[in-house]
Order: sequence, then structure tokens, then C-alpha cells
Amino acid sequence: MLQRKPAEDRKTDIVEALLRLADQIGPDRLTTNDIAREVGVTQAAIFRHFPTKAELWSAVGEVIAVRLAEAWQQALAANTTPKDRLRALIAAQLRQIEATPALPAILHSREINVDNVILRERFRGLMMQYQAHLVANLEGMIADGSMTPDVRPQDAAVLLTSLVQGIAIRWSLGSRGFALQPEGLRLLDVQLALFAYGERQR
Amino acid sequence: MLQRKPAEDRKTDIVEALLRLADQIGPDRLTTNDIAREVGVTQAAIFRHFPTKAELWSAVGEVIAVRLAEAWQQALAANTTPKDRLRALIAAQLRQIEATPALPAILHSREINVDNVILRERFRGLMMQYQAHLVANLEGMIADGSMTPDVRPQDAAVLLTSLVQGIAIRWSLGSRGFALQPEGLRLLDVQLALFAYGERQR
DNA sequence: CTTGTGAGTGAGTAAACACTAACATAAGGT
DNA sequence: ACCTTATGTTAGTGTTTACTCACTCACAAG
Repeated sequence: MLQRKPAEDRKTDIVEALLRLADQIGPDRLTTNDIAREVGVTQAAIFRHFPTKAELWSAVGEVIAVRLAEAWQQALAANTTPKDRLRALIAAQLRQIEATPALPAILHSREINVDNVILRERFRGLMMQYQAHLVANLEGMIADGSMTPDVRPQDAAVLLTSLVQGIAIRWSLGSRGFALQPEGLRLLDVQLALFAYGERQR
Repeated sequence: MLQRKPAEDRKTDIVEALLRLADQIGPDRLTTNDIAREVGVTQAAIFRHFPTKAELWSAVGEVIAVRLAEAWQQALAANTTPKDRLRALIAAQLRQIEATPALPAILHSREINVDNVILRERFRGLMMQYQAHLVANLEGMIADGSMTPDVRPQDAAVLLTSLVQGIAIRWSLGSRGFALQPEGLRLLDVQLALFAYGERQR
């Protein structure tokens, strides 16, 4: 028989297994059987730790939300200039996706966005927070002269989040044929150079 | 009892129903029962027209591929300058998504990208074709002076496709709270203005 | 060494799934 | 008007799904 673990350890095992499998199988196709096999326990064991599949998904959502929020806080704390902070915010997002490739798929999954109303609102708020961080630092960049005032910070923020999503999609569709973070940061610098152009010509 | 239709008409009914439902229920969660109810026939009737669910998805993929290719051809044919053609290509894409909101979800669904190898390659080729159109017209813009030569056309194309995807995601997550095409074109013009900056300062 | 607790199992359940076979009848060409 | 055909239905099939329940036994505290 298999080694027993305290409930808390096993719970994290299950959540990690789900995150791994969600990338291969897809969030909406993942079954409790798949998860149990990956963890190395019987299917019934999953339900000892999570009363329903929906509550398992809630736990996964919570883990993701905490990780993202922590990564952003760290990015902001470790840098001082608006431009460095902006780059760090984007880099953090790319790193999170690289570490958990299923992240975009889960964020847009029906499991979370249709079935789980609480989690949907949680993520909506989280993404608005990210957008707010971007806008704040873009405003800072306009103030310190590293960005043109011709582009509204809100629009610039949309362009940047789109960039991250676009690269992530290209990365996963192209079977991860390139390193996500370097390629993402390279394109970010292209965009930031464009943002700076307007200023230079003055 | 229900009115009978020639097979060809019914087939398109079924495909249209799937496209409508894929948006609400999700491509990977859609069942043949859901589709049958939407069309207004019994579940078994679906299998009279499509031998398997996978072949139904193939038909859906084919319809999407044809529509996209046609929209691009039309966009290119109706315009002459590189900049107008570029705008038309983006506008066409936004219009397609607005008409078929399930389109992004289907393009990234496991149904097509994991199960259906033929269709996956078909879409990969299609997207590369779109990218090629964008690059060609961006090169034209550099040549006619409406774009800076400082940004590689390939990079600019990635920024633009990301923009479309990003807006589409924001549109669907925000419960379609804004008009997709106008907002998309507005942001496109912001980006195109940035692309032109480098040139202006010369 | 004993014993109480709780992690894990084996063998189920009903519902939902894609798909099938036998039969029915509306529709269209002759 | 008839007869063939193709579209549709009814009532199934086996499989997979999330979830349950009675039971077992590993393990740590006393």
C-alpha cells in the first residue's frame, strides 16, 4: 500500500497534480480519475480531501490568486523607477505562466468562469488590480519623461496585457518552441521604445 | 412532428447551433444532446448527419477556416494602400469574432488542438497565412513611409495579433460591455500612430 | 504495547455520455 | 396517386462521470 500523508500535504499534492494535468488534458476535460492516477491514490481518496470537484477547483483558484498577487507585490517592492516596475510586473506574469502553463487556460475556463461565481469575481478583481498597477506605473513614466503623453495610460495598459496574452498563446500553440520570458521581454522593449518615441521628438 | 429538411440544410443548422452553443457552454463541454435541443431534433438525428462527434467538429472547423480566409481575401481586395489593407485585415478579424463569439475559444479548444490533428495543422497554416498578410503590408508601410523601419515587421505583426486577441478576451470576460470592432480599431490606431512616430521625427 | 483517529481502499451508485439498430413517415420524383 | 427514399424517432447499448459507503490499517499519543 501507498504511504499515507497528512491531509494538508495530500491536498497540495492534488492541487499540484491538477495544475500539471490541466495543461495536458484541458481544464474542462480533467476528471477526478485523471487526478487520482497522477497523484497515485484511488479516485475515492480525492473526495476525502475535497467534498466536491467544484471545491477542488476553488482551492486551485485560491492558490493561483495568491501566487499572482505575491508575484506582483514582489515585483513592485524590488524596483523603484516606474519603468523598472512595469518591466518587473510583465516579467512576473511571464514567469508565472512559464511555471504554470495551464494558467491562461484555467483563467478562461468554463469551470471557473461559468460554474464558480465567487471565483470568477475574485479573478476579475485580481485582473483589475493588475491593470491598475500597470496604469499607475505608466502614469509614473509619463511624469518622469520615459513615455509619451500622447497615449492614454489605460490604452497602453491594454496593449501591454494583450502583449502578454498574445505571447503566451503563441508559446503554447507553438509547442513551447521558444523561451517565454526572454521573448516576452524583448517584445515589451520594442513596445516601450515606441512609447518613448513621442517624447524624444519634442 | 417536426418539419423535415434536406440533409444539407440540416447540416448547416447543426453547425450553426454548435457555434452558438460553444460560446455559452464551452467547446469542450458541449454535448450532442445540447446541440440536438438547440436545433430542435432528437439527439439521434445528429448522428444521421455526422457519423461521429469528431466529424461534426471537423465540419465546424472547415466552416470557420473558409469564413476567415474569405474575410481576409475581401479585406485585401477592397483596399489598395498597405495601411488600409492592414486596418481592413484587423477589422475583418474583429468582425468575425463579433459574429461568432465562440471563435477564439474554439480555435484554442482541446477538441481541435488535441483530438483533431488534421484540423490543428489546418488552423496553424491559416494563422501563419494571416501573419504573413500582416507582415507583407507592414513592409509596404515601411516602404511608403507610414511606419518606422525601427520595428521589425514580424514583431509588429505579433503586437497586432496580440492586440486583437487581447481585446477579444476583454470583450468576452466583460460580458460584451462594449462594441468590439470600434474599440479594437481605436486601439489599432493608437498602435499605428506609435508605429508612425519613428518616421515623423526623421 | 495498546488504542483511537483519520487517510486510503474496494465496490458500488445514478446520471450523463457518444453512439446504434429497428422502425416510422414526410417529401419528392414519376 | 403511388412508391421510393431519406430524414427523423424510440428505445436502447456500453462506457465514463462524479460521488458514496462500509471497511481497513498506518501511525502517533498515552
